Amino acid sequence: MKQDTSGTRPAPTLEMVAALAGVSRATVSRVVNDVPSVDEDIAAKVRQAILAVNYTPNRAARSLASRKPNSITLIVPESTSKVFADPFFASVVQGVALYLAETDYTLNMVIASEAKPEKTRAFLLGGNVAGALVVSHHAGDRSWAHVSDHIPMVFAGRPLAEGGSYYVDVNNEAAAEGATRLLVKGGRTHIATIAGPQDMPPGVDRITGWRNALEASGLDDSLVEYGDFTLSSGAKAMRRLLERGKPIDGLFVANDQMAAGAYTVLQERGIRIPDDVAVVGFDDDSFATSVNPQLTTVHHPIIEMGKKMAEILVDLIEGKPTDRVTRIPTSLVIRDSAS
Amino acid sequence: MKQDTSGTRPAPTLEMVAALAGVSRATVSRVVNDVPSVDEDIAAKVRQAILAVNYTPNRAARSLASRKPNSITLIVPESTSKVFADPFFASVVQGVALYLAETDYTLNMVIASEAKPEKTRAFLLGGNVAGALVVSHHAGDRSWAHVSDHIPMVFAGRPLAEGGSYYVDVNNEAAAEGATRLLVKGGRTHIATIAGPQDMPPGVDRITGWRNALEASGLDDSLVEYGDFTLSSGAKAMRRLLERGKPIDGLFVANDQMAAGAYTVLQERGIRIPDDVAVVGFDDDSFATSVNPQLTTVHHPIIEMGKKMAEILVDLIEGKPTDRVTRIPTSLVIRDSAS
DNA sequence: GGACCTTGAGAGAGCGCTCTCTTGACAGTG
DNA sequence: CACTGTCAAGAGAGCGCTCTCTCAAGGTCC
Repeated sequence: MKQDTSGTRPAPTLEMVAALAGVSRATVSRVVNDVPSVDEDIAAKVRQAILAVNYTPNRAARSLASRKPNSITLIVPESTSKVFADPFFASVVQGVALYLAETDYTLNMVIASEAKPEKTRAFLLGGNVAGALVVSHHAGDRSWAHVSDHIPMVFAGRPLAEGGSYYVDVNNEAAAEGATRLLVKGGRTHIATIAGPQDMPPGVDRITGWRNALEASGLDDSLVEYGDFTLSSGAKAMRRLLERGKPIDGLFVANDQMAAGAYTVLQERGIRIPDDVAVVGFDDDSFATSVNPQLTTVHHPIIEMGKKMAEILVDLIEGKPTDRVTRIPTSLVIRDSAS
Repeated sequence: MKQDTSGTRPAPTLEMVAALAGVSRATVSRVVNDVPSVDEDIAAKVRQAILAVNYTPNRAARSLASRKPNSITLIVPESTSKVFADPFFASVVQGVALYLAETDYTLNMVIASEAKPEKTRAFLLGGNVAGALVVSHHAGDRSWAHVSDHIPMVFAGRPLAEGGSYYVDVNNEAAAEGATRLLVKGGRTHIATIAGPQDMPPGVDRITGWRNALEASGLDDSLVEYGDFTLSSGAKAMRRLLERGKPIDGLFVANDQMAAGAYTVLQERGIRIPDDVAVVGFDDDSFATSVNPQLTTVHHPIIEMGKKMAEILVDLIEGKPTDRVTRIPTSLVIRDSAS
């Protein structure tokens, strides 16, 4: 284990493999790239030589010669990166990385500095990147419009202002409606919601779903308070909800973290879950199972989203026809807070 | 905003800039790379041409010609990636990305599949990567030994079996000792701990620090229960601690999440924090401020760790002499649960 | 048996850079 | 004034690949 880092002997090249196998460079290249028109005997010999010298193609040379970049960039706006405490980002990355591992693309990451956006832009437009993925809490930021004219881009989540960009999302509205319907089916008639910020698409879509379910059943939809997706904001919203003095027997919360906040308030007042108030959350993150009773919630398949984003981007890069909008199905996870 | 992706005109090259500025390719290259021996008038003309055509160097060509890779890989073992719910990973990435943004290196990420480790290995050793960073919960995995013979590597956290690898860590032991000392100074004499798993370095170092502080003050160090860093394990450990029936007036918990778990148990039994039991946590993550009363804890500068890891790796790549072990200083954040 | 394909492999020209080497201009020296 | 030294800029050879072209060897067909 040592610093011979400098003395490292150079990596084997195509040329070396070719010499060893007694064929031309071109033939080795064909074998490496699975071009069918190679005699199987020769191909076998080449493969053996590749193994013998432990050859790995040089990506830089490949990219240069083929005139196409082989890396995909994941962009995280600086402001989003500050909210890193939420596991969303990490899971998306995981999904993306998992998918790309099976392709020839390499995943690289940049934090887009809001201070000097041109830097990121130059990097993306410099011909070094085959496509980009954007994970932002302010999805669909118009600021990428110019970039997406030049390289394919896929966004995580529906942009607030839909502008024709490709994106992958869950159907927040339908999922929220389903979650609320569970409450209705459970016989709850005074169903409140703690909604998310209305400047984020999930915030608006989830409250819309809640409202749809109530309207369909002719129930009151005035019991709304807003939070900002944080635990403490959930607690505060719950407090405001209770202060209204109206009866509440069901609660749909726009994310699990706020639900956990609501729990603390409910429990400190001796309100039983689910007996007095049945609660349904959204996301199915670690908060859902760390509270007591465990939270019934909508499973948000974030890793799948990452995979799908990567898949779509690769299709786009390779010119395959692709739908602009992809919705990953969600599912309701029934635990103890509502059933 | 459209699919002219294919029809995209090629990116400007050095050659084009040279032609426009009326100099040779070599001179433009010098200007781009800040080689001092260029006449300032000429350099200015070149810079202007660069701006005019909006030139960005092609990284692949650069890497090829200079015979050195310009990307740094962040490796996340698959098993770690499953624990993605914890914000550690995301923050390290953030730190790394922030540092590398100021350099010429590009950050790429791989999830090391445990099923086929050769794939990752081949990628790393194929000459495509200048160095690697490993973020693992089982730090210092021996499996990287072979790789680190060939390319520089830096690990996050002290490896369990120290083997001469470079790593960045906080001084868990000293920090835990300091945290416990706060409790002692506060007049607490029956100080328990909820420790982490003893097969992870932070787990063992933090309990050692706690023990050191107690020994120095001649206090009882038998009040120990173990958790696995999750919220529910913290609650369970707290329960076991209380069941011992011995008095407890101070508590050091090896991470904030377990402390939050301990809170629930303490509070359901009507034990007041900090009046009856003063609590100090570790990490200063989102749990610390989302509990009530807010948690006094050790600030774990994860982003700084990421930055430092990247810095050290770059130094290593560039052959600068570097210390094997780097410890980032921690600080005690006094909030309401102990002071 | 010659014209015409087909098929498989080699030759060789780049891809956009870096970097060594060379050249040319000019100043300083005896 | 020829000679050397210095320094800035150009020439040009690659880096490790891909990919088009070319060519040789064998069919096939009339």
